[in-house]
Amino acid sequence: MPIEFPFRKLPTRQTASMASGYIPDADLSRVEAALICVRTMNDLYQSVEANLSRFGLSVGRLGILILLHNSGEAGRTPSELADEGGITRATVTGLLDGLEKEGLVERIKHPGDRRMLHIRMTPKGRDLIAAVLPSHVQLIAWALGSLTEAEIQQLIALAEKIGTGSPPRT
Amino acid sequence: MPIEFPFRKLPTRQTASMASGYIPDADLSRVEAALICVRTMNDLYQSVEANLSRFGLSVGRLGILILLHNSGEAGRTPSELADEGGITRATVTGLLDGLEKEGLVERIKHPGDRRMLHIRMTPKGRDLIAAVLPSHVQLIAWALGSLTEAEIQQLIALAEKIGTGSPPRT
DNA sequence: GCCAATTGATTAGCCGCCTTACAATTAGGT
DNA sequence: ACCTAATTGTAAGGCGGCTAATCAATTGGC
Repeated sequence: MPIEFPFRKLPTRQTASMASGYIPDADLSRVEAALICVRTMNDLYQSVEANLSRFGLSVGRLGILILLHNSGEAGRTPSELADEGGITRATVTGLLDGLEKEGLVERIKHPGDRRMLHIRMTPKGRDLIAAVLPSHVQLIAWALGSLTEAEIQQLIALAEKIGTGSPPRT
Repeated sequence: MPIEFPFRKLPTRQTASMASGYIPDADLSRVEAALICVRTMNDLYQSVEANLSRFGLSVGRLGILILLHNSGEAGRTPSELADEGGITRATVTGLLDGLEKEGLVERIKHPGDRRMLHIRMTPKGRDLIAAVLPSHVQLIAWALGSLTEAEIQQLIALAEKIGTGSPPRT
């Protein structure tokens, strides 16, 4: 009774055989679907990473730049970037280190509160994001290019229906 | 014209406004769908990681154990584990280091070819995998629990239709 | 006013993934 | 037989996530 490798690109077609005896039959297809989806999204994610690396960026770094882009002249504090980006403050610190080293971003002392910083994009940062975005969104759109508009709407509906409440305490 | 943060848990509903001007209108919904899917799968992945960590495992480590489980008594070489798992050999080395340190796995000299190793699960490893799997698959099945059987089949069909050929050289 | 609690950012350390480089070994062509 | 080429596993180094701990600065309760 082979068990399918979790969350990897793999033979994958006989996932049905996964965990026989561990799971009610009705749930087998759920697990199979989850594995296929995670693998597909992982592949897409890696394509995106590869594309961004040509510009010296990563998904995380691009995320920071986009958040700053959306902030206009005001900039953002690292905490805001963390909250809006759904990552920890420590991670933001690391990403900002990289971005600042490449001159894409600058840390500016907050006048009112000496604990805070203001992060602002440099002109170089703005140039880079303008250069990257077309390629970035084109790649993403291409990946889903084989889906019709109706299928895309289906996919969105299904993805949104997948719950992420509190998991069972098994 | 705010641009949506790429691949993160976020406000997300007005993704439609992403990259206006960078992308033909027909592709906007594709990008939106990709963002939602990646985010959903990322959330699921993190739930899985959190669950596995209760057993001292990670997705990568569990993957190795499952591959070994499926190999029966024969075991696998690190190269085979890398190929079948879709990860690099260097990564396998790291995962094996961790698994071996916890006594879940052992490296055995290959008799015929002194370059190779045979990796085998220890009894402790077999016990652990038996303890982890029910919880693991239950969590995954639970995550998709709100989908009907028909929807699951739809989802599988859509995920498999998403292309992963060679991306456009933009 | 002052001490305690909170907040902002950083550091250190772990993990898993990657790439690149390398030593040891084996396989193959001539 | 030998020399080259390919293969195996590992090491080193980078990256980006995380948690936990730390430190400075600010705020609030009394």
